[in-house]
Amino acid sequence: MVSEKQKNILNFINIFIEKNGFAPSVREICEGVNLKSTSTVQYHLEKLIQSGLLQKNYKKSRALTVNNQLSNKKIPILGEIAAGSLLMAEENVIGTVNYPDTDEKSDLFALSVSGDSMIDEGIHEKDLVIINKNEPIKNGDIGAFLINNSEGTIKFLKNIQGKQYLVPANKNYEKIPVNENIQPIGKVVSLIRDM
Amino acid sequence: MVSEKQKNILNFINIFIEKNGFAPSVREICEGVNLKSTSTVQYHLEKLIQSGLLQKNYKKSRALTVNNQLSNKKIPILGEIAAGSLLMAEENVIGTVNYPDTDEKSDLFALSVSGDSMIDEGIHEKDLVIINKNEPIKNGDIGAFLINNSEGTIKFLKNIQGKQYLVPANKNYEKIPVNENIQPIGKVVSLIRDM
DNA sequence: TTTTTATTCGAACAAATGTACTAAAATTAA
DNA sequence: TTAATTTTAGTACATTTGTTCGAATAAAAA
Repeated sequence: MVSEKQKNILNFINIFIEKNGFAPSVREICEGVNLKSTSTVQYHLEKLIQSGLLQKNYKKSRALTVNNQLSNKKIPILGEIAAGSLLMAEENVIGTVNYPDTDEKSDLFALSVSGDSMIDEGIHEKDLVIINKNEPIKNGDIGAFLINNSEGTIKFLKNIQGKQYLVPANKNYEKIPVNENIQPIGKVVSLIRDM
Repeated sequence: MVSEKQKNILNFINIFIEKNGFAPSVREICEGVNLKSTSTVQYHLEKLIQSGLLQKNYKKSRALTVNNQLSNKKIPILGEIAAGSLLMAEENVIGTVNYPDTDEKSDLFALSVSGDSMIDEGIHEKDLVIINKNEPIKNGDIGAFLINNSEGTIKFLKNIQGKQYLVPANKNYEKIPVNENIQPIGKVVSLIRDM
């Protein structure tokens, strides 16, 4: 396990690199995390390396690299989902958004929210929702669905009395029973709103 | 201005950093660009610095940074703002979030939203708001403010009958008149919610 | 041509830096 | 409690690394 001190060190390294453009020396880490001995830092660095959170090039100075699994991906933004068209067809991509992705198995895309059916959940028109096609939509999750192979929508998936419904977060809209015309696309995993 | 050899060196540095995650030492540059003497490399590095293409932290090893403006920045996430403490003090940084920033004049940081005073605007507890300290908060904008030098908060800034107020988006909360105890931090420019 | 400027080399030095080793202190487990 | 584990400190050493200085060479300018 990684101790608090080790997380502390990793965080310091991250911030140092972000600020300076290069990694700190062992002694700079000493000062940064309030440790007196370089060997103590070495000890923790070794632990972090064993945990796979850090990499170092032995014998070389400032040769630390943080395993930021937060590889920043460019996620396609899809526009209106035209009837019959393939969801991920290139002609539907209206832009890209940078998004830090932790899981390489995820298959992400973004949709610009239209309508106010989820307004009570704080999801506004023109918000960008990030959808993971490889994450199943469980009961109570917000997911993206394709209705009648034509219209894309964001709704709660809820199990009510043994039946599944797409439930909006807006009292002015009705819930929709899930049937063969409803096709799940993926779970909504994040929301981005520019103001 | 910059000779072929210097472009060559700059290119080598760029590729080295891309490949290894840290900058090459002077001697590694020597080998990389077929130069026998470290002082020759020093000479070229100095030229590149004068041309503004490179930066170095003198006396420190592998402390080269290439000046190419990245669009994607790591934004510090600040935790609770303790009374009297400096806002950007390093000990308050609890993490970082990747955020695509186009404007180099912007000074961004992120705050985790606490409380529900902006719930009607779709800003939930634990949402991450991105704040630009260099963007003024105009009438009608949502901004971050420091109250009594102790508590950070997100509110609308609104001009009502000639006076300025911090206005929550929740009927259960009262608006707060802006006085000397209210210190603007910056405009809320984006919101990120992970689900 | 001569003069100036740019480039390269070699060697040596001082500082920065990673590493190894031992032991003590603190924490946790038994 | 005792024993085991984790964490910290101190010291010393070997390398890596940046830097400096002088001089030679190459290229460009006058």
